[in-house]
Amino acid sequence: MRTVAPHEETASGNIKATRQDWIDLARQTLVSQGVESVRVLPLGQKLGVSRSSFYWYFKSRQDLLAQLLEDWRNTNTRAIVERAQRPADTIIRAVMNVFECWADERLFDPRLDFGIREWARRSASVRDAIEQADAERLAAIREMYRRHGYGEADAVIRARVLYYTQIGYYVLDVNEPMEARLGHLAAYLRSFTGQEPSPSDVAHFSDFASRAEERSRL
Amino acid sequence: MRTVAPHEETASGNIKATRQDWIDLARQTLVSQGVESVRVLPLGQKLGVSRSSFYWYFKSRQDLLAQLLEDWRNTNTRAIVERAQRPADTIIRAVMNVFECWADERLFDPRLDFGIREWARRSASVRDAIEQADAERLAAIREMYRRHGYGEADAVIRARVLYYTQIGYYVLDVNEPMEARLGHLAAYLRSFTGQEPSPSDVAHFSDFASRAEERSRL
DNA sequence: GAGGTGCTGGACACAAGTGTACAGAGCATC
DNA sequence: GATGCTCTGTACACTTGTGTCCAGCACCTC
Repeated sequence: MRTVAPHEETASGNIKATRQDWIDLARQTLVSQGVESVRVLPLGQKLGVSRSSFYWYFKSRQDLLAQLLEDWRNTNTRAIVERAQRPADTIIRAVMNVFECWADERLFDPRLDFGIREWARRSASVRDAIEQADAERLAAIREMYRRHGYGEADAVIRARVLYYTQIGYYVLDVNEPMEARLGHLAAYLRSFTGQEPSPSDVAHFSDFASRAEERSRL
Repeated sequence: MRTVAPHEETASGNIKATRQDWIDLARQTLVSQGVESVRVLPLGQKLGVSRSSFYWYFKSRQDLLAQLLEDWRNTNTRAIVERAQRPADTIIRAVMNVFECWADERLFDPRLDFGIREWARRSASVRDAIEQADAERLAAIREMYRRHGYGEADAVIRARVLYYTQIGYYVLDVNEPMEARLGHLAAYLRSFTGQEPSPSDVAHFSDFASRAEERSRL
């Protein structure tokens, strides 16, 4: 994940900022500062480039924002739905599959999701997009509970509790080290399933989490 | 709750907009549009008044924003903490006490809370304020679970699940009629306590909710 | 090495916001 | 009814953003 400007090697000849540079910095700004702060002039200043460069690549600021939304559309929801649909022996294991999304930011980028969500408050089209995404995600999790024998009413509510809790976690911007989060794992599983996880369940997830941490260090 | 301008009766003589009018409209804008949209010029236009009126009452835009934060500080957290601390015979009843905050917007204004939260992403001082508020609320709910026999680890996580779920509910801007929410009550209680609510528990809360709805219709 | 292509800088025009200065309108009081 | 206090409108100076135009630099190709 690149955090600053593109000085590793001037991309080619005269080019100081590529289209992707603009998009990357814009997403980063959206995530950390909100849409309102995604402005052409400041972006250009950070990239060390004047605004005309921007208008070479993009028709307008709106054009850039549309690109960001499109990128998000094609990523975040997929990971959750895929994990929720995975076959699992027990509901504990099934919930743990979904947990993988929260444990690995390359599967699901919570801050991007949240940035889009904030944006949605001021744009009807973005609001539509996010409502559809939420509905898809909740439906997938609800079906997961259904497959494991929960009644319809309980499945709906447990899906919400699982998903909303995670949203709340991100909203509050809780930043625990992985160690602490693993320490809470059993209690979360009890809460989300009403069942007692076995030690091997917990161990299984710890494995995944530490592998994920290693991967992200690369 | 006043939604528009102050034309009921020109407050007194020359006065077109009082300090409170500015604050009310500012809060309303913060809630529905975000801090970035709380701007002096547009506010003045909506109040039918020029900006110099604003600068009579407030030193600057920052001054107004500080006032909004102060008002929030003195309200939202109190309701949750008070409900969480109330004595209750069972954990089911205790959780239902906290639910009162979610069922009655005069106890806890979720959209104001969320507006402040969004603001916090761009202001360190606001971030501090909200982190403190979250910590207070969570501690009160955790202690509630502790009093009803939950172990420390479970109490911490159940407090989070309860509180984060509600935050997520507001973030997703779910807008169910009270009837639907009451229909989900038993399932929520099962999820949050791991225990089975009795029919009289459910009936007890329905009473409160319908009374709250009536009050808010006045 | 001439010429096109791709990208950039700088200038221009404009919009929307902030904060300040000051004259003056409307009441309240004396 | 003169005086003073509170509040408001107009005008000004400044800042930060948007989008457009166009000359020109630096490569790549021939």
